[in-house]
Amino acid sequence: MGRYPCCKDDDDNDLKKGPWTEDEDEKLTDYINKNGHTNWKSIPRKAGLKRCGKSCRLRWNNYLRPDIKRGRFSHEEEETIINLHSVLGNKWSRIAAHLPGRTDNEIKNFYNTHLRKKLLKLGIDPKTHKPITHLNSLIDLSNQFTSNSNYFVSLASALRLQAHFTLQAKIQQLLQSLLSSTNTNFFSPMQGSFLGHPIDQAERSQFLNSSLANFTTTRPCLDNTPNSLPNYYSSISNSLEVPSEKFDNIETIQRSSAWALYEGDMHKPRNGANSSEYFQASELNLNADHAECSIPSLVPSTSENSNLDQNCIPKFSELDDIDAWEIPHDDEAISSFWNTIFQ
DNA sequence: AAATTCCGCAACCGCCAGATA
DNA sequence: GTATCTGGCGGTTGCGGAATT
Repeated sequence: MGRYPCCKDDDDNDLKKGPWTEDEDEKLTDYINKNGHTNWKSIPRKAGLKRCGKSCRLRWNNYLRPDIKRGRFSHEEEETIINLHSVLGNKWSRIAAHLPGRTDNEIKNFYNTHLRKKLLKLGIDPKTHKPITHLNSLIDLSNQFTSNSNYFVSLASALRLQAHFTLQAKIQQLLQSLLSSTNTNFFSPMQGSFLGHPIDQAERSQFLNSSLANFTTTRPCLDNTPNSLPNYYSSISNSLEVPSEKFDNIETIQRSSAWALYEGDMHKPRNGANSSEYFQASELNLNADHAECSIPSLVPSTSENSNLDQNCIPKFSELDDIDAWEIPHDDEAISSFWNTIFQ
């Protein structure tokens, strides 16, 4: 025969569940203070409680124990939890062992409700503690950065370069994908044109050889001002908005990406506009109920093509060969297509 | 002001490894 | 050696208060 089962005796039907009352807390505390807790099963009966032994143990360990520290977690405790979680994972009891006065349950709740969100806002996956790589998460991150105070920016100082390069890798990956699949007259460097403008051999060669390779190093650099990163992420991610299931925004992707690639090569747009302004302007134009192209200054002043007649720029109504992108048509395949690009 | 939604947290549930009759 | 319980753990639930509509 083994031991007697817990909470399965004849009184089982009378056992109380739910929140503990002050009276119950007092009875349990009094009993344990006088007798200790060697056998949880017998405690409720001896203490005059209609509770299961397991419930008593939980109540004592998570709430009534005298050495429990209540109140907010300190900054040091937060850091300890995050560091330990990155090593131990969801081993809450082991994490709690390093935080005197804190229970595993309390740490678990705190992590899941506060630290998880905080890590997400920093662009860190709360499970793996690695930078988030899904574009939607990055978009959310950019929104958080844009709307929040400097608090997270200061916390993120060690992480933002990592996130910065992760995002740039995404963009580069996207552009490579676009470059390899595009066959339109909208953006077709392989065929020697950009937005309908011819690109000569030298320019084309320079474009292909350097734009992607240099993209990560020729982007506008982040400085240390608190708003630099939020604005940067906001502008980039907005310009690369993932289209809806129906690809209503496919033009946005095409044009913004084309611009991003071109800008990556040429460093700066004409007229002294910065890249953020350009992305946002482009986005605004594209979201309007436009009938024609409205970003003529994509052609840099340094280019010999800068004097081209703006009327050469194709109208949107002419950009109807989306099929040439080999983009799938059913929802599942569309999802898979973009996941391949963004992950 | 009322209804609804969101959020935090205490408590419960179910599983497992080790203990023990 | 085996059957079964205990204690511990991580995941989940649901209540109550706060925030939002």
